[in-house]
Amino acid sequence: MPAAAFQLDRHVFYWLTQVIGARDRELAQGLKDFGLRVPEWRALAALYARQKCTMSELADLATIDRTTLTRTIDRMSDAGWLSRLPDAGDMRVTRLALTAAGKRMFERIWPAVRELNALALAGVPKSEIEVLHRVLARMRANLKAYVGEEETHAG
Amino acid sequence: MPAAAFQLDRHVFYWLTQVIGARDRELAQGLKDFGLRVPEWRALAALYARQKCTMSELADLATIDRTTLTRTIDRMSDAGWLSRLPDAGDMRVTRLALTAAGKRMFERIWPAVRELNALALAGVPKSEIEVLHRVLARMRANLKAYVGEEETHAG
DNA sequence: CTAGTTTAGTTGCAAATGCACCTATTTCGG
DNA sequence: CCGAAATAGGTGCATTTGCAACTAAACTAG
Repeated sequence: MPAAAFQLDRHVFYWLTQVIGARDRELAQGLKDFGLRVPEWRALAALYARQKCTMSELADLATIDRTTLTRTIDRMSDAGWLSRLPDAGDMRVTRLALTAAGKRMFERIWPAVRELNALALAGVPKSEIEVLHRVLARMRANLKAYVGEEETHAG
Repeated sequence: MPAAAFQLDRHVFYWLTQVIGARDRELAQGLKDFGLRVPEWRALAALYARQKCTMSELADLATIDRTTLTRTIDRMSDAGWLSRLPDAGDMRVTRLALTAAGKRMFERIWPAVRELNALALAGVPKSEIEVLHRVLARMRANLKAYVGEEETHAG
C-alpha cells in the first residue's frame, strides 16, 4: 500500500476512539466534583437501569474487566452506593443493587451527564441518531458473534 | 426520574463504549502476536498516515495522554519502529517518523486489522457508514469546541 | 532586551488496570 | 451418584496510566 493511500479519518474506529476519548476526558472532569471516576459512573448508570444484576452482567454492561470490577464494586460498596447480596438459587452469584444513596447519587449526576451528551450530539438530526444507534448495535452484535465463534473453534 | 425510564440501550455513549470496548479487546488479542498493544497500534497507524508529526499532534491523533505517549514512544523507539528528530525551527519540538522497519510493521499488521474492522461493520450499508462517519466527526468537533470554550471562560 | 507567559515535552509517584492463577459452587457425561 | 468441566467471583503482582510538577525553549508586552 502506498502510504498516502492510508488516511486515518477514513476509518470508523479512528472516529469512534476520538469521540469516546474526548467525551470520557470531559466526563472525568465533570465527575471529579462528585468523587466519581468514569468506570464507576458507568457501573452506577448500569445498575440504576437494571435495578439488580450480577457481577458478570455488570462487567458486560459497564464495559469493565471482571477483575477490575471487583475492586470498583469494593469502593462503591464502601462508599455506601450499592450492596452485594447473595443469590438465593446459586451460591456463586453476587447480586448487586444500588442503595437509596446510590440512586440519589445517580439522579444528582445524571442531568449534567445528559447535558454533556446533548452537547456532543448538537446539530445531529434525530434520524441520524437513529442510524447511529442501529449501526452501533449491529457492530456490537457482530463483534460478540465473532468472539463466540473464535472460542468455539479454539476450544 | 422513575428508574424504569432510564434505559442504557437508548443512549449513544453506552453503545459507543460497548463497541470500542469489544473491538479493542479483540484488537488487543490480535496484536499480541506482533508484540504490540492497542495504543501502540494507534500511534503506529497515525504515524503511517501522517509520515511526520510532533508528540502533541500524535497524542491527539492516537488519543493517548501526552505523558503516557512519552513512554509509549520510548518503547517504540527502542524497538526500532520510529525515530525522534529535532525540529529545525523550534528546539522544543520533537519530530517523529516511522523507520522502514516501522512501516513494514504497519503493513504486516494492517490487513488483519482491516479484516477485523470489516467484520465489525458486516451487514451495514455503505450509506449508513457514511452517516456514521459524518455524525462521529460532528460529535468530535462539538466536544472539542466545548473544551475550548471551557478553557476560555475558566482561564 | 528582559521579565512574565505560553508551549513542548518529560518525570515522579500514587493509583488503576488486567493477566494468570485461585477458590467455591454448579452442571454434565457416563 | 461421581469425577471432569464449566461458571462466578476474587487475589497477587507486574505493568500501565495520568495527574501534578518540572525543565527548557519560544513568544509577548512594556
